[in-house]
Amino acid sequence: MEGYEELVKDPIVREKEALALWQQQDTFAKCLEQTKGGQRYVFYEGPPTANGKPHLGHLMPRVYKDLFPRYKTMKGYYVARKGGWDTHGLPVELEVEKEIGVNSKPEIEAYGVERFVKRCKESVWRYKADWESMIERMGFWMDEENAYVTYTDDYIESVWWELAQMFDRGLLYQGHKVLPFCPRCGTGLSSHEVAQGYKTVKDPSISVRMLINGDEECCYKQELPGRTALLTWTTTPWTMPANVALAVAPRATYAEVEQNGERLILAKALLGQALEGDYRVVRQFLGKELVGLRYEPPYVLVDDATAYSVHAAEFVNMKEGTGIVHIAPAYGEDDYQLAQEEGLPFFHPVNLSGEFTKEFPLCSGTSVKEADPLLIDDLTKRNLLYRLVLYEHEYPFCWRCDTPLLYYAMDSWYIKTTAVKDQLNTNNRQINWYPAHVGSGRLGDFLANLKDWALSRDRYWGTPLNLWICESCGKVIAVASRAQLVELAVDRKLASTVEFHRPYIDAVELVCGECGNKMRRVPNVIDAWFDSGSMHTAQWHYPFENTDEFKNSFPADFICEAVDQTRGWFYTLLATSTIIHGEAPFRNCIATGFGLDESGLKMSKSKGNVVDPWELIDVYGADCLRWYLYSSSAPWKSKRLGEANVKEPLYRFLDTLCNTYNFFALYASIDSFDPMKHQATRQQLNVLDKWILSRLSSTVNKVTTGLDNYDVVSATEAIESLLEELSNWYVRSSRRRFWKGGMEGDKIAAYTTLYRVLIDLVRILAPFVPFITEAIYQRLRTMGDPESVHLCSYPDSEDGQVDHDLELAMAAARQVVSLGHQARNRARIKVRQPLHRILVETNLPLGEEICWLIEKELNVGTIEQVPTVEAYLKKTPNPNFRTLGPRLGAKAQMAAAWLKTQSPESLVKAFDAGTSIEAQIDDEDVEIREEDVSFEAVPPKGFLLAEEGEVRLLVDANLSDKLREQGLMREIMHSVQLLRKEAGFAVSDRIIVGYETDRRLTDLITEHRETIAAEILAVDLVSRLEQDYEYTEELTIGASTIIFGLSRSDKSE
RNA sequence: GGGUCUGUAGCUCAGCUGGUUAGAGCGCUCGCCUGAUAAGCGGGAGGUCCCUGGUUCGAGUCCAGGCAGGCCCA
Repeated sequence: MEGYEELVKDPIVREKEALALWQQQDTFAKCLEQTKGGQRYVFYEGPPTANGKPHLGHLMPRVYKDLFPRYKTMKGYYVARKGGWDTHGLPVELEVEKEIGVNSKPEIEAYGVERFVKRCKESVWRYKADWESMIERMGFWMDEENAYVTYTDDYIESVWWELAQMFDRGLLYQGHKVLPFCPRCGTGLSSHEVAQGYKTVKDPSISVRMLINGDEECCYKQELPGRTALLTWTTTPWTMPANVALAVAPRATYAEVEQNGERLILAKALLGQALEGDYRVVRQFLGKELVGLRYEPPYVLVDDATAYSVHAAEFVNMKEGTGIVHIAPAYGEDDYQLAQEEGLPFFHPVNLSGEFTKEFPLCSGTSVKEADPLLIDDLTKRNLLYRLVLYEHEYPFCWRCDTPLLYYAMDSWYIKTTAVKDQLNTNNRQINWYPAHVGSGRLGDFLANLKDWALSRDRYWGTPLNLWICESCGKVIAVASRAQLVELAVDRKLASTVEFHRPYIDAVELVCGECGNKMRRVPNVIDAWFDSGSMHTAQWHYPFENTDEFKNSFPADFICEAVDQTRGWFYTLLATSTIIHGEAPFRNCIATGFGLDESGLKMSKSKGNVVDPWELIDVYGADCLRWYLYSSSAPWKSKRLGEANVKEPLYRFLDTLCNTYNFFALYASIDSFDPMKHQATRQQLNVLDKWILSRLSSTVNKVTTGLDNYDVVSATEAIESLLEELSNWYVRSSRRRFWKGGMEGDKIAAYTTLYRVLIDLVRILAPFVPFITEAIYQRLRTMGDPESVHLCSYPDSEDGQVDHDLELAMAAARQVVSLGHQARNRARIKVRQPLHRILVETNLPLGEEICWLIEKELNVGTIEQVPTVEAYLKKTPNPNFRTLGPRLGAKAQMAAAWLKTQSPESLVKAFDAGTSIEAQIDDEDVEIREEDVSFEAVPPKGFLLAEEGEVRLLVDANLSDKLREQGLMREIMHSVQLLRKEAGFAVSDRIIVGYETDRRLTDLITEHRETIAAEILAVDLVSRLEQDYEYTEELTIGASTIIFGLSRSDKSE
């Protein structure tokens, strides 16, 4: 064996080496190959969009998406990890619009849909290289070669197959619903999209008079001549022209008020906030009395007998406005609903670009927001405007282009998800959510109030909706496959080769099975969320091929994305799978929090606080970033990704691991330790060996249990503890064993143990920090071991033995050492000064070996374990003024003085017997109770007491002359060592030392000349200063002054 | 407005089914060690456990109501 190569501290160097190794040996492929026959552990990749750069926040789910597959692979499972890319949708179109400098659908049409779509297809790969290099550099293993791509014809065909099933089961229907609509993008937005863009804005809110026309059909009677007005309120003045009705809460109280000679009706509860100035309530009545009342709208755009009257509606609230809601069916969901129920007319004075049409000449051609002031002006002139107030509220904006959305009744295709609501809920409950509240709360809440899925989009780049409508008889069919398309096509040749995208697919006409006439495709594409939500099926091009692959990979065992995917991908996967396959498509789901910037704000492109991951990866390395994310807090917590936080594990954790290995490497190389040749028997192991091996086993248990329950943090905590104990206790206390000459039993035991722990630790850690573990493994592995740590099996908790008693005893020992240091610290006695003995009170038997460790660590002669140190302590009674004060008042001080005069023993005895004590104080009998006294344990002179938990320590700090002498010796040696360092000598330099000091020190040094010289590597040590030394310094040691002169000897090694 | 999560030391976070004196790491500070040495170790100081009520012998923990922040949804 040539020895163990040192591991460099620079994470970048060792990570690059590991990457090269994996590439050269094709390690990932070997992992898959090796586990091919194993049980499946199915992971689904939530496809990223490669038309945006990856940023640091993207790593949050990624690290877990890599951890569990790696862990399960080492556990022997076959984990395929097929990659995927989400490629359709509005974001892609918007990028292209920006590139080609257009801003609207007509402009796209003018540019040419084919050219546009081609650019979209290119655009989706814009940052693919960035994604791939980040994925590779972070050590995320993913099968990118076989990644699914949502825009391919195969993928689309599978999606079509799903949609056709839905259609055939009556779950796909055309509706007319009010959608949040972006006039700029020209498309309705799905609920998950709208959610992204709420902002607080100030809009004009107006109260408008609606004059009452007649009261024939209504309970309400006008009592006075002159017209009374219903006061209505809206934050969208532009919807006024579309008014067709008013709504009131039937059971709420309304009031008629008089103000400045006019009469107004509004909800009683809102009088105060809706009215300006003084008013007088004329009378009160319930809302239902107003129902049926006819009024004069500000703009009459429709001639319909049903229009312009008052209706009852449950949605009318008493929190804002006037309690009389203006109804514009085309521009509000509630409004539309009411119009449907009451058979009200429905019309659009606004077109899809958000501009008024000729139907409303006052504002024709004006966009709705610009029309607001015109309308307000007009209403004011006509004395219909009661009040105008700027109103602050949340309003949705387009999440991509920031245009204010309009609620707009549109034709749209829907999936009737409400039909499978119960099943969705049932399936949701089958999933283990991490954290649980994502499933029960966030998604559960959404499912409880489920609405149908608005599927269609009036756009260009997306999976085309596979519905064809007969031009003459109106029959609709959903095409389920290319084969069916060809079969039904007018031009079969075209159908057999056509690309399934607009505009190509638009050219395919079918023959109607009913009437034989032409069928044309509906112009829509579908919500891209349906694409990604179908990956459980479409990634395999199922059912057209890969039937086995599909069956073996459904459902997934594990998925993981950020929590914003709850109503995104998590929901769409669940919805499509529930409809198509009847069950939940995944069993375990981790929803991660977000990446925050240094000040705790969410990282997002729009805020411009996105941290480039490379800034951190290139400095601190992938392992460091990974470990930070795993160990800092639970996956679902948001994390600050500032440099100061992220870099911490490098020094705390990874460097310790590196140091520990390097310690091993240094000595194992010197001694030519060979794990194949040198093997310790169980008998040769000392207490430290047995202990650390036990700790190793219990760590394996904890980590395995943790990971099996998707509890990453407790796994990392267990590992961090093990490493801390390995480095700061096992190695620290074992150093002498490695320094010895030769290669006898104990030394072999130490090497064997440290080797075993290191190599197992590296296997435990491999899924977390794949780079450093590979580097160490490569330096440790022997012939016959797998060629990569990632091809190893995961350490098995069955293999080792856990000795709980030993672990407890060692923990107590460490506590004793800590207490010993504490006591020395308080008494200002350096560790260098040997002490006579320590008495230890603990209920754990420590044993000889462990006591020896403590003696060495604390530099004491003996450790005596005693059942209790009580016998050595003196108890001093302290008065408790809290009880004495209130009871005795001014005599409390005298009672306290009296207490001091009493023997503690007699007090204790009395209290133990349960009696109180009579004291004569100020000529009066006073009762002293147990609660009046607290006892302080005081160690005898020269002893130090330290205690924590169950452990008490009594340190005998009395120094004999001999101990003092030994202390001085250590002091002298220490001083010279320091001087060596100050002088800049190498550790191995031999030196010549001269000194000058008083008689006492001179005698001491002379007496121990040999020992001292050996320790400080001095070839000569004389009690005079003669020549010119390289380094001279005067020091104070104890009560003496000493001048040292140091020079390197020529005979240095 | 509704749902949900979070609020514990200067920073990042643990605190299980309510139970001694609320913990860890980093930072700070004092010190130690010196054959892992541009390493290592120990001690200490830092807390109104967001606030207010309530339940209880006992509340960081349970309940109610606030406040602040995040996310999701209206």
